[in-house]
Amino acid sequence: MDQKVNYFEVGVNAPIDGPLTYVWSNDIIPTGSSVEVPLGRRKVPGIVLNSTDTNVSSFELKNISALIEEKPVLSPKFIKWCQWVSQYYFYPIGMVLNLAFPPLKKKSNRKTKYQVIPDTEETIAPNLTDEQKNTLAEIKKHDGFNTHLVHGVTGSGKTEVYLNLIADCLKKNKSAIVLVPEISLTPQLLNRFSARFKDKVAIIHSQLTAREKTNQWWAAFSDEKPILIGARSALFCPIKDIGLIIIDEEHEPSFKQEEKLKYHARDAAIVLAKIHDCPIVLGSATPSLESYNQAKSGKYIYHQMNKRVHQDVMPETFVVDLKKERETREIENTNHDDLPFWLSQKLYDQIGKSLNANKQSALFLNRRGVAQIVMCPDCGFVYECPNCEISLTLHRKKDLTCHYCDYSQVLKDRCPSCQSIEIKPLGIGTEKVESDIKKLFPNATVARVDRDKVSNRHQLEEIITGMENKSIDILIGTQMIAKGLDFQHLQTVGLVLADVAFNLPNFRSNERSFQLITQVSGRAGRNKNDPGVVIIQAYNTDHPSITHALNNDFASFAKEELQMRNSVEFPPASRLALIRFSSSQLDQLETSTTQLKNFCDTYLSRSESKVAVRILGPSQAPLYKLKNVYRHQMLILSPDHQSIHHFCKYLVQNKKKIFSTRVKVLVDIDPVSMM
DNA sequence: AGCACGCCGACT
DNA sequence: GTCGGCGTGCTC
Repeated sequence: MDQKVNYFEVGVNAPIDGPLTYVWSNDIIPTGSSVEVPLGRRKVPGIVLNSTDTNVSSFELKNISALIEEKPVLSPKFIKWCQWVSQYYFYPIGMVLNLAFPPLKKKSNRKTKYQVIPDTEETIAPNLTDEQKNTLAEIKKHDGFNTHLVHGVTGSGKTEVYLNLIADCLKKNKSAIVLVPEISLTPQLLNRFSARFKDKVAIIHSQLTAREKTNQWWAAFSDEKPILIGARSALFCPIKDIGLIIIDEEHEPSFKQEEKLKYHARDAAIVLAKIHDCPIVLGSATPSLESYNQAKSGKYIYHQMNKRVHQDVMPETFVVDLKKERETREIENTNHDDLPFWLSQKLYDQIGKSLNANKQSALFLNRRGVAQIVMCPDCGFVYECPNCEISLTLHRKKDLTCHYCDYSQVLKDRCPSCQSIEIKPLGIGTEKVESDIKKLFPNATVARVDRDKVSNRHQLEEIITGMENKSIDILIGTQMIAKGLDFQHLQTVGLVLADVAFNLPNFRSNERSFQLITQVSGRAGRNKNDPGVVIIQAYNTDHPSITHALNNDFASFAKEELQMRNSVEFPPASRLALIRFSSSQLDQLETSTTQLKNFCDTYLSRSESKVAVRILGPSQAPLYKLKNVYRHQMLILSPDHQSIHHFCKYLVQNKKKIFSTRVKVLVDIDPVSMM
């Protein structure tokens, strides 16, 4: 019998950009199959991408070592999407494909220790408001692929719209994916889905154990559970027949992965929906300007929901000028001295009022610890991290820690530089807020939620329960608690320092501030009998992020901010990529920087493409030194993504010529964090 | 990524 | 001598 030789392109799980070609006699292995292939001296898993009957290589090819039967075959649509992800984000195809599989090899029916899907009574759908009905009808009017932006104020009932769309999708015998920010995957949200769609929901997020994740993955993959709810990584579950994708809180920066494969789950989901020719719904009370701009230009379909479902009352909102507050205290020199500098009389009084009425308060501050800086007023000495370009944050009484590496040291009584005893902590963090509040309200039960205090979801669930059963009076936390949580007895919401994010080295800092202020305000007034009170403390009270958020005026904020972005030609007026290169050896980094500059000059001078790129830098990154590694970066801008892609591809191809071996280079397409 | 090779310093 | 540290380079 004739031996027919076939050649297969295989995506291997290794940092190799393209697929590698292997040989397998006799059978045709279908695209999407799992195989084991020799790579150097070892054997690695791979996915068959293509087959040919001619060998174009100039060297001898190796044989595929085995077919892996127990792994499922990936669909052509899913593979097409992975190839897009690989090329768009500059990440090896085999490593993208590897994300499609669960952590454990075999599925199991064994019960896990904790329940992943909450046990709930099945509920029936409530009657929809006119606004919800309209939005639903508008979305359903469009067949096939379309991106819908549902811009709905907090409490307008977006989730109910999602639930109806999912029910519709299930009727068509298709699967639905719901992506939410990791922190929103609380029992509150999951209960709602599982109560409506009993036994049809699978859940994937980073806090599950390998066993739990593997079981949920199989439940979703095998169509046993047609609804998959998860954080961004759930997008990589290779579900076959997708009929609907929902991205809740689409503006959340956490949809962008900041390491390894630096993908944006929202953007990648849109491509996935397009490949499956199904609708994708982006929902937010404060849409990203990227999505809002697309909606305005007609590329996305825009839906607005302006009414709260249960009541029309919005919380009463006040802004307190901390500058004036300080001046008043200095002039009066009265018993205001009892209050810490970060706490206004108004917020203090309001917390007291809520306590007396047996209602709850929540205080938000996006800074951990006791103080950002410990400084000597006599000589100017500041405690700094020896490994990073950053001041040490004070925690507890005397723990100075670096928020970027694991360095820590003990705070001494005297300045290490001039022996002054005047050295003191400056700034404010959640720990300080907590200790001050405990002193001021000794009889109140105070709980703190930040990365130092709450490290896993079980701890977070305890806090949520405490808020629900009123065993907590005052909740203090970072943005961890700023979204998605609805508490019936929460009356007072305080934003301790709204200015915190204004000066971050990021062109989106105004937008982020606006979102945060709006979201935080939305935490109050979730009870129709008690609209609640929101107090925003700030030094720059006339900042547009504050004034527009106060007036609930997204449109005006977006208009001003978009004008600004247009004038500087930054996203969404332009597309953006970030090139970061770093090295522990400063001289090598600097040599590479010079060579990179030359490379860019040459590229720009002979670039024959129709749309040129604009290059900013290279220059020092905002955190110039991290963990003893020096960091430089460069921004690439162009209205046309193809031009950016062309430049980045050319740069990556010439990586070895430009950068010395000791310099690490990474490409971040559509970056969110610029640090 | 993971594995080997090769070049150094340290130690039986 | 040779053990092992890690920097470098390659994988169809």
